[in-house]
Amino acid sequence: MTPAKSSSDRTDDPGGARPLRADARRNRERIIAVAEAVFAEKGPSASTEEVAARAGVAIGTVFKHFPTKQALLQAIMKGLLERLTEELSALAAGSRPGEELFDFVAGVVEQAAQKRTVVTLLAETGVDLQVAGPLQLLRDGIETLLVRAQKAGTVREDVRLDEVLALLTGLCHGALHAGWDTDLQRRTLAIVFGGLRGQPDAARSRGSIR
Amino acid sequence: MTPAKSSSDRTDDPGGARPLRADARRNRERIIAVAEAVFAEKGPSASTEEVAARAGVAIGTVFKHFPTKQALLQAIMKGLLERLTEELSALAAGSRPGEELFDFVAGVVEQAAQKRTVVTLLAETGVDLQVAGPLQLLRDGIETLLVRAQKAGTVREDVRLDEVLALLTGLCHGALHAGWDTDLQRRTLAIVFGGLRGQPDAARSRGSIR
DNA sequence: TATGATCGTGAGTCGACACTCACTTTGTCA
DNA sequence: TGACAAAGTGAGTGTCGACTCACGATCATA
Repeated sequence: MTPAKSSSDRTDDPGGARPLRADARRNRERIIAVAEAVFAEKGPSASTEEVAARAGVAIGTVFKHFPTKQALLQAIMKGLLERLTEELSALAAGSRPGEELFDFVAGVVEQAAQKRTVVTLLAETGVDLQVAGPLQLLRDGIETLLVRAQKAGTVREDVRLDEVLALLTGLCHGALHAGWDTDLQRRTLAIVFGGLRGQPDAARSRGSIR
Repeated sequence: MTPAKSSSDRTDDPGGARPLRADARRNRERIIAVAEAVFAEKGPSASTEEVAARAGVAIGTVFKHFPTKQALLQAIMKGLLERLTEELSALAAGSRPGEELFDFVAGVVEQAAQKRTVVTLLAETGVDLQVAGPLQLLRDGIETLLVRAQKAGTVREDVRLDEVLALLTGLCHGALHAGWDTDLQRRTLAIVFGGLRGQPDAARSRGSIR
């Protein structure tokens, strides 16, 4: 159960070795794209056969590219994380005072409500492996937005990164499983954002939480 | 007013028909108890065989009592909902102004963090069936607390029940999947509770944007 | 205690799915 | 264009888990 010992890994970009044949590269990309759609629809329990079928390849081809279903899921997740990180960079160049963090959270939750991918993958795929790097990058990006928002006075000074991440994952799971409609989603986010903004009227909220 | 009304359900208390043999009743109860523990540990994907083994009965026995794994899950969920509703009633007789709602949410999230049951069942079990009644009762109870909290000025007037439920489920999922420790849990809840309390005017007047 | 209905039993069936491999097809490069 | 390695193929394998059923064990009642 330790596939990660070959000199270079086949499940990702071919570092410095073989350039990957043209048809292979084409198939690999189609498989990832299709798999993302399938898993977004049915969750990670969707069968590899369905992915293969929709991609128009034999199941063996899928397993040639991704030796394990887990590897396929991780490839998708890695792409997703990278996209989110990009989005983060785009927002970082934003105009408004310190609202970028809210925009980002809203965007991710919105996406989570539509696709199972974000949430379920983040939850059910092991995070231990090669996605750790991209995940850290994402975390860093969010932290940047958080600090900026705090400097702008948009978010309470005492809010920490792990709390933001906790809220983010919670909101995503909620949006996914409970199938929030757009309106409910907006209103729920507003409450949470209010909590992030709110003045350290902490006398009440800190003291008497249970 | 007699609550027993369904024509006949085998998976629950036998309303007016057969009294269920002594050994059968004993086994049924042990199975439910054990199943709750097993599913709390491993989630609903745990096998029925494991439940049977830990309960010290043959797998056939489990299926004799609960014709379907789904039925077993629902029986557990029904019990859980009823317990939560009871807890709600207990809180309703509470002393503090309008804090009961917060106490309840904190309690549920706490439980969710420890056991997979609350969350995963609430999410993955179909809610359509015989749990609908208990679920409605729970919802009503939460609404009572919400209204009371609003009358006491503890929660913003414009917060609606579905938002509270959305936050509750989101927080539960977050607590479960991300494995929040007690401290993070407390801090995250504080933020959300702050959002439920805080006047929107104060938060917005600052920048007056958005 | 006898007797019949209710329960319990667990090997077996069925289907789903991840993964393999011997063989064929195709791209690439001399 | 020929030759070979890389890539594709898909029937087959192994496993796991939900659910069944024919039969034996056990409780409740006369």
